[in-house]
Amino acid sequence: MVFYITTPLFYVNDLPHIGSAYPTIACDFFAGHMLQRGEEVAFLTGTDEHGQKIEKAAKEASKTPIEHCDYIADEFQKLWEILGINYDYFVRTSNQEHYKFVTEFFKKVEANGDIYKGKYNGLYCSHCEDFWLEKDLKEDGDKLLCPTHKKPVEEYQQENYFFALTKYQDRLEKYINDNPDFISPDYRKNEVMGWIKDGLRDFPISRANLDWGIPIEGSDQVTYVWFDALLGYISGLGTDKEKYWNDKSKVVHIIGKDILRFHAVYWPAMLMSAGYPLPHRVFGHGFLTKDGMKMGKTLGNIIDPVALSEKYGAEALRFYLLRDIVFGRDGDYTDEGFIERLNSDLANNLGNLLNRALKLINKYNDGIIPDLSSKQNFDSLHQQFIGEIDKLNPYFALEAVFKMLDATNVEINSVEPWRALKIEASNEAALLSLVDALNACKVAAVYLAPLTPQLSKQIFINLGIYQASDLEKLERQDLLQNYLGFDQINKSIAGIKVLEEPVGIFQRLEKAPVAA
RNA sequence: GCUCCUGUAGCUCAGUUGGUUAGAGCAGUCGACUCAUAAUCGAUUGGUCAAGUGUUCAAGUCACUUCGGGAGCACCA
Repeated sequence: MVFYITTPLFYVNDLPHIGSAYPTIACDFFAGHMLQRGEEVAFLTGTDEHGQKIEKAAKEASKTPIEHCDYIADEFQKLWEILGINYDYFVRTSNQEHYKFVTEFFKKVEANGDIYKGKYNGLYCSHCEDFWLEKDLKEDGDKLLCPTHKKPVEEYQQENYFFALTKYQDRLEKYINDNPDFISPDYRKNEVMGWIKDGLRDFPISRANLDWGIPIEGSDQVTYVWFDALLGYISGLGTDKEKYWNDKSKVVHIIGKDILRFHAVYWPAMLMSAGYPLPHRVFGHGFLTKDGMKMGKTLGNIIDPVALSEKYGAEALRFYLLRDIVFGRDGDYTDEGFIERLNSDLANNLGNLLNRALKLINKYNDGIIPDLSSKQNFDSLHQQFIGEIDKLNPYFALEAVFKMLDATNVEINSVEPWRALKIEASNEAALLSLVDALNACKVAAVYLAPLTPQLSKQIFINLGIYQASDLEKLERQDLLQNYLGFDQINKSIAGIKVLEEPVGIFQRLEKAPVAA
């Protein structure tokens, strides 16, 4: 099967932050997992670069819009490098290919009779440079005031191109009902159904008085930023559009909950109008808070992905975000929680288990993994893991892996091989408990490989399955399919000589992470 | 204001279509072990399941009411 996975296209009004890193890490994990399953995967991320806000941000930085965008887009790519994101495509909505595609798309929608000129009436605050709805404004006698600036708003009329969204209300509702997985989590699907039930309205897809956008032929207007941004998911594929955006491939959009409406309502309607296949899944993830509070520059409580990566490694951050937070719900970051999670799972549960078993094998069996038949069976774990990933629940998928490791720790403690082997170095039950422990670590390493590749590699190296040099400079797909693939799960490790001096796969964290 | 969701141990949450003494993880306490990255394992403390009324042989599980918490309400990336 062909999977096409996308992050949101990040708006370049600001430098990348943890909120952009979160879905991108999740996508990277999903994409890698699908590679392990032997699927064909395309993974796209990119930047959304048009609109008034960008024009303004550029002006404030004394740059042209494109200069500003070049700079921010570059910063995004740098962050993805630091975080080890293996995207296949990086789309920028300012590039020529995109302009061409949007223009063609616009024409298709127009030819289908879904674009018309209409008047947009708005209440405009010149201080916000934005429109307000009457119900959100404060009343002051007979005047309406902007709630942030407390200044009167002006009535403003603009002739815009509108998209006939209302025409698609029924088809949209049907599509969502016929494809129960289209919008998830289910509580967000309820929201969308509520919106549709309340009735949709046509929306303007053009802007006047704005230069930084894609020109609409035969007019002096440019496209509304969302009308163009969403199309980046297709235009960004370049010459691979038909290969990944077709009736058979599975298109998965991972987005933030704030932009659900655009992806779950506008986007499918636009695609229907232009005659394109619809995506299969739109997943709206939650937001991160810090110490229970919304993050913000003014509060100064920012989680800095670069600082965390520099101090603890990108893999620690990658693991933490997907393991500690239920994907879809809001998650709260605390320094204590971060350290606790990593220590508990990676250092204690997994790392320590591997280490103790390796030491015993070295001490009592010359480092050779004995050939003993085991009752271990990972079938149900495998089903569970895959099932949870299919539901885009990395939290529960990872939980299953660590429950398996918990059980392995229980088992080795009940057998007490250190005691039995001291009496009789060939005690089979004792040796078997060690083989099972090592094998469990190997299996965990396989499932974690798309998320924490270095850690997984080191487990395999410690086990003696590979030399460090075997795993250098491998392409990701090669690594995940041919070295750390699912066929490793049931492959015997009997007879392998483990590393004499095991390398710690994850050192316990002692101090509080860097403050923002 | 309207719509929807939610209120279970100190914290985070499970509790299937209502069915026996309400569960897990973490934290706390006590203990075991000593192979191991002061890790691991066991035991244990702790809840009138927000409150009330009702339906029922039986309600954490359904209905209603009150109180508390959250989300959404369109051009927001």
